[in-house]
Amino acid sequence: MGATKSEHFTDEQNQLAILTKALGHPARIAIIQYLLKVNTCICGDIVNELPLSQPTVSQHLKELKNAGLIKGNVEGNAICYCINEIGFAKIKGLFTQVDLHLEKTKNECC
Amino acid sequence: MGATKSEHFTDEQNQLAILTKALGHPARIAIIQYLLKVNTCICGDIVNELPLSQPTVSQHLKELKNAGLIKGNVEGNAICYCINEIGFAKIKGLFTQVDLHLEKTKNECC
DNA sequence: TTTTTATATTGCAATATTACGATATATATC
DNA sequence: GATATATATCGTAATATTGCAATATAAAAA
Repeated sequence: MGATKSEHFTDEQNQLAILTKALGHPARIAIIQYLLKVNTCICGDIVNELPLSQPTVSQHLKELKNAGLIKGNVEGNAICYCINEIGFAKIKGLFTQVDLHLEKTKNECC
Repeated sequence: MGATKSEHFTDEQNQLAILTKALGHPARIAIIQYLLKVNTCICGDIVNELPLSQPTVSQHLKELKNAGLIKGNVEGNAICYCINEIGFAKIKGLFTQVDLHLEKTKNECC
């Protein structure tokens, strides 16, 4: 074994897992934070910001893009990456539910 | 290779990655959603809710607990699991920043 | 104390992820 | 066209994750 049994879960569960899994690496968190910091599209200096090789960074960018957390547009011979709000909006739903739950229960159990 | 180079990233980045990675599996999303749904501590029926064996579910629960997303208290010979607000609060910070960013930029780039 | 019930741990096989050197591709500039 | 620059892909080694059967542990009930 070793393969996730995604066919046994709902589409929503698989979607949320894909999104959160894509965030689940410090390099990819760093990429998102960098995109937030520069507050505008950046066109290729992410490699210089990270302690990883160019192919590795490219791979992380691809994963974030596939998951729907960033967008990448060709801009000359560089590429402009930026936050994809759609992906983040989907995750946000889960956190809203957590907040509602905590308000309701005040987490008085454990 | 194959090991994440966590020593090259900040503590905050590693912490966020640990939290989001723990959410990055449909079974663990399903566990969180179930805890939200029952709206109270559950004491062992998670195994019956999931299409996975008892050892596998136990492992997923352990990962969520280690990451700080759920708490587990012994309750007789069963165990009471529930949401750990601290873990969720930490992730929430990232999403707040994303929201602020999107408000400021209106994401007019890509 | 024995048995039952609930959960955790161990061991292992299958698969996935991470990382990077080498190389390919694609656009810009000369 | 030739060259430079930016990014992606391939190939591959090291490591991590997923899943479960078997087994261990620990508390409750008999």
